[in-house]
Amino acid sequence: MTEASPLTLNRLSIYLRCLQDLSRRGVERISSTDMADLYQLSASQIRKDLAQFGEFGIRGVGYEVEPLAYQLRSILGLDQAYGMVIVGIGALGTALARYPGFRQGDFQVVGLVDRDPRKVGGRLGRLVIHPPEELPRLVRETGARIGVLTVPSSAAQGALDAVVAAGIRAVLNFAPAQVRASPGVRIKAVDPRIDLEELAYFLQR
Amino acid sequence: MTEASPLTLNRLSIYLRCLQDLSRRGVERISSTDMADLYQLSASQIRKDLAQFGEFGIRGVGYEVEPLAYQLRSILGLDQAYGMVIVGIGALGTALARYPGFRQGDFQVVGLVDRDPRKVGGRLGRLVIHPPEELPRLVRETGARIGVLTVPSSAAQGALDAVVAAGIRAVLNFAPAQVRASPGVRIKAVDPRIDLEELAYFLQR
DNA sequence: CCATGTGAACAAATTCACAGCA
DNA sequence: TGCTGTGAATTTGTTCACATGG
Repeated sequence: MTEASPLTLNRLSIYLRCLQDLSRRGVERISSTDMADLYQLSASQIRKDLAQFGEFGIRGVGYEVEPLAYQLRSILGLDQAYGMVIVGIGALGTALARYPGFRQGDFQVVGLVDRDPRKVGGRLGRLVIHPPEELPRLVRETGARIGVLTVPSSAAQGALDAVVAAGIRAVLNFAPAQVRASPGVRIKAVDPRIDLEELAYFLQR
Repeated sequence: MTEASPLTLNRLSIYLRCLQDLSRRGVERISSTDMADLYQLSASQIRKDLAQFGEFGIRGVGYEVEPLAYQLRSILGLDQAYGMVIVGIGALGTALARYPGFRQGDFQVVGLVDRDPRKVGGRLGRLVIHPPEELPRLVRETGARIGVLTVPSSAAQGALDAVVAAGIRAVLNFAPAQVRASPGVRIKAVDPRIDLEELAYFLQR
């Protein structure tokens, strides 16, 4: 096996969702074709994606829902917990820190950072807002492994450099800025504005 | 020209961002290589992407920043305004309705819908929350062209069907659910959880 | 027998390398 | 001269079709 592509990994996440849904609905086994029909996916792609990581199906039968979900969680590394540090406690950072869908499961906000001295020391739920200087200590003490950048674009590169210097190797970047990643640091950009612009393209005739 | 792929279109959005940044910094002309170096992009890809829509560069020189930005806005359809209806006024819907980065520019929230009778009639800024039955009228009167789904997963398909029935043809789906799109309706899923899971994969050794 | 797992065919996207033009 | 625009080469991703095995 060479190296799983983001495309494949993202589909594994989707398959996992579908399996969780099936499990909730009491389904114990499913074939790739049934799953494809049910969730608008491609059957051969499901099989190819899964086969990349092992033989999880039963020929002539299909896949067992719970065991496969377990395998996918294990492949994706979701059998561990991941602490996240949010950098930039503005409107978006606050919303993310409070948003339950972002706290649930194996991802949990464990640290908050803002460079505005007026915000430092403030609380958000059970967490206190720290100044950037404390990032290394914060990361060390909380064991945070993911950085979440919700700073203005102009501050994005600086914030990235700061979390990387503090030992973070995986970053979710909500700032609409093109940042430079040191090798070994994984960055994912989240940018609904780009999605909106794609929709705009298709809406104009 | 056959049909621009989402991949290409999303890069055009990124190029536009970079050009806006260059413009702010007073740069009037830039070559594909300089732009690639500056923003961690691929020079040949910039040229291929742009060439798909016309000849915007000057051979031996490069691209003029402002005129190219204008062209990109025009290609993406950003010379028009787009009204958005948010369906599902929970934590996320409220945050999006309030989020300035989501209100600015050519995309504007013009309608709010929730099926909870206790929320209907409530205000959020200058907008009132409407019941789903009023979607067709709301869409007609506001001219909204984009639907934003911030409902629970279980309600996503119903909400999609409702906005489509009301005349919406482009949807941004924040619900982590696999929805069925009628042909002619464009759907983009926004799902930071999938990005987090990709990061988790790379973090586990 | 029937759905998985997989090589082979196909399609899409990216990179290369250079012809062509300001 | 130097950078764009572009066909050709390469790489990456998807679909097909069938041999394999529970």
